[in-house]
Amino acid sequence: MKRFQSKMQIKQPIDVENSINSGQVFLWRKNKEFWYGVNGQDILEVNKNGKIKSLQNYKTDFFRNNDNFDEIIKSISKDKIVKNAVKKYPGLRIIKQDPFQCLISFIVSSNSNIQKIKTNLENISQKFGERVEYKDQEFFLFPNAKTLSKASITEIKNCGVGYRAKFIKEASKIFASEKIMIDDLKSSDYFDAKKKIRIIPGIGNKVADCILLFSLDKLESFPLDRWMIRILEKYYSKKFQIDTKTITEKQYDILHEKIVDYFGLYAGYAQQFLFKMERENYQKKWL
DNA sequence: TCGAGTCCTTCCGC
DNA sequence: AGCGGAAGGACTC
Repeated sequence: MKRFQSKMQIKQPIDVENSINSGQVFLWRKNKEFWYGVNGQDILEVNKNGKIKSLQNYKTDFFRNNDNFDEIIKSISKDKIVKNAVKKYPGLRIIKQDPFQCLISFIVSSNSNIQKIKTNLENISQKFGERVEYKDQEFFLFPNAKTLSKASITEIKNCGVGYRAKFIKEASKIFASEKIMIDDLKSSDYFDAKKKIRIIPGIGNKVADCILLFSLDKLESFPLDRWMIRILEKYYSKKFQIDTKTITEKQYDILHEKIVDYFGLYAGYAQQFLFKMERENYQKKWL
């Protein structure tokens, strides 16, 4: 019995509420005891324990249950700051989402805020995605790359995305043309995958890191947005000296290297815990 | 109510 | 290479 237990990995519970409300996904809403969300061509229903039912029955490890959390938590717990954040949100997960939806979501997120990103993406889904019914509710699937690539800039602009409309169209074109392929990105290492998606207009350093972390299994990716820079300045100023508020391309790369040196190959998880903690400290709104 | 500042950045042109 | 400015529009104070 004892031997069996020691070999068995203890299944860590999922904190669904906080995982969905941590800036990773946007097309989600709560109805009674369930969360419902659009994930590419699928609609998911999630209960409070993280059990998933879906419209299409696609099998995805949405909450990354296959990750080894004992190892990850141990690996990233380098200091009091991370340890406290982990303690506060023990069931916080990195979400593995539909890559195309993720890519468009974070192009839209650039220089924006959660409320606006959500509205923009809802508009895109409603306008270009297929209407479906699931569990007596109406949803719109996220449009596929081919559909979006054929939309006019004006139509996309009408979703409220402004100057990002042409990026969205171009990104969809590249995605649909198979110049960029998911399987290839997944099997590439972090640097190669990043290089490949950085070709797409609207994808800079930070957006690329979000896409890699939230849909392409690159757990060493550590998106450095305004908030993370602020967090590093506040808690880690001695470890990572940050000279300016708007960091350049080169500074970003150097900083990322230092971060992975420090937090290890699961740095992305550290980022998620820190980000969640600090946004809650400032009582920022989520979905 | 109003206006100014802010916002999970990227791109462009110098 | 490195910088400053612009890009929509909703939200906040």
